[in-house]
Amino acid sequence: MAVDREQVLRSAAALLTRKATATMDEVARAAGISRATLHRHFAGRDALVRALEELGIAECEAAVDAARLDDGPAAEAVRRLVRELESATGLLAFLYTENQLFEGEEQNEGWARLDARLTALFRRGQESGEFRIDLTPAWLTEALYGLLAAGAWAVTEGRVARNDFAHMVVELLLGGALRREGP
Amino acid sequence: MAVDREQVLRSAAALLTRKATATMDEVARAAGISRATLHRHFAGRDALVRALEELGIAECEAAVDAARLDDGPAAEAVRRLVRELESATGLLAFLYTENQLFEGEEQNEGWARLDARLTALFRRGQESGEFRIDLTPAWLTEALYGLLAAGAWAVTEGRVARNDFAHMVVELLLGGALRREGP
DNA sequence: CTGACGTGAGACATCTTTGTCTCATCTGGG
DNA sequence: CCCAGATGAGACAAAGATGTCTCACGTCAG
Repeated sequence: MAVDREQVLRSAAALLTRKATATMDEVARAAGISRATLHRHFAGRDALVRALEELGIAECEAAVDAARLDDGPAAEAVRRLVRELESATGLLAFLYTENQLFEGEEQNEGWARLDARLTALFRRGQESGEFRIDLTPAWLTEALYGLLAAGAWAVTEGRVARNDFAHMVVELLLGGALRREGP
Repeated sequence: MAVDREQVLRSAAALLTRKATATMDEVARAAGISRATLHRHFAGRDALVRALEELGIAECEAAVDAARLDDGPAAEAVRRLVRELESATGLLAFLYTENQLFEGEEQNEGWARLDARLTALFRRGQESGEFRIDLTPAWLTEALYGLLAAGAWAVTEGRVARNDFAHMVVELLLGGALRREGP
């Protein structure tokens, strides 16, 4: 039976998110295939990570598309975005920590595209008066990634309920820890 | 001349924060010593990471002490805390991503102590009415770690000015991205 | 039925990293 | 000055991961 490339990538992402140093053999076993077959589909560890990166970028872009970032209030767009991104957070958390590994090499342009779209959303919110202007769009974008990763990790560690993930991330990102004075 | 253990640990932290997979040889060269000497001071890679963990915990506990978390408004205590933690964020960011590696093994009890102190601070803020109650203290603690790591990474990548680090982290954590309606 | 195709299992050489050891060199205190 | 202690450089084997290959087996289409 032909191997399901998508399913292999998903189980690899799940394993590598928990243990970033997992060997090719462990990845193969986690996917329920042999190391030889894994190698037939992905030339090496690098190729596997690159494929995961492509998958992660594709999922994020799909989430960004589905969230319709240009529609309605920016805050609502952020809420839709986090909800859409939720299923990709495991993979995203892994790639977020893995990015630092590609030191000298150029990073995938997909990240730049995503950054641009997210940054534009936060800038739109600032220009509409919804978001404060002392936090730069670039930082808000970074913070979103960081909170998604922290949230994913907290969920796997059992410190946050899976159902609360989106609420915890979105509410902290938008509203912060302080109680609102106004209505 | 006897090796300065502290200085070795600091340069190791700086390198490993950028490249988590650096070899012992790279760590040694970064510290300006030979691999043999590095090995005389740290039995192996594990021992090195453990020593970095001890250093990170010690720095965090010192910062927590200096921030006097029990004094005055909880929000002000958080501001002091982030300011005090700023110098340790590089090391903290590395340890934050490295923690996932100690899968089966027990993790250093120092983290549990720190978690307890930070969680207590957020709980105090909730009980005093400063902080909202729909974000759990455990999540706020995780989010603080995540934002510190994201901020440290954003600074090294040049996306955030080093001088803005504490402001960006604290303001997002406490106030969020939305503009305040009230005064 | 039969053959092509993909897979699993394992062998194998290679490469990298690691941990240990030896020896020459340097430095600082007595 | 002289020696003890620490360091640097390099050799070395062991361990682990990787990439490649072969061969047997199962499956599916023709």
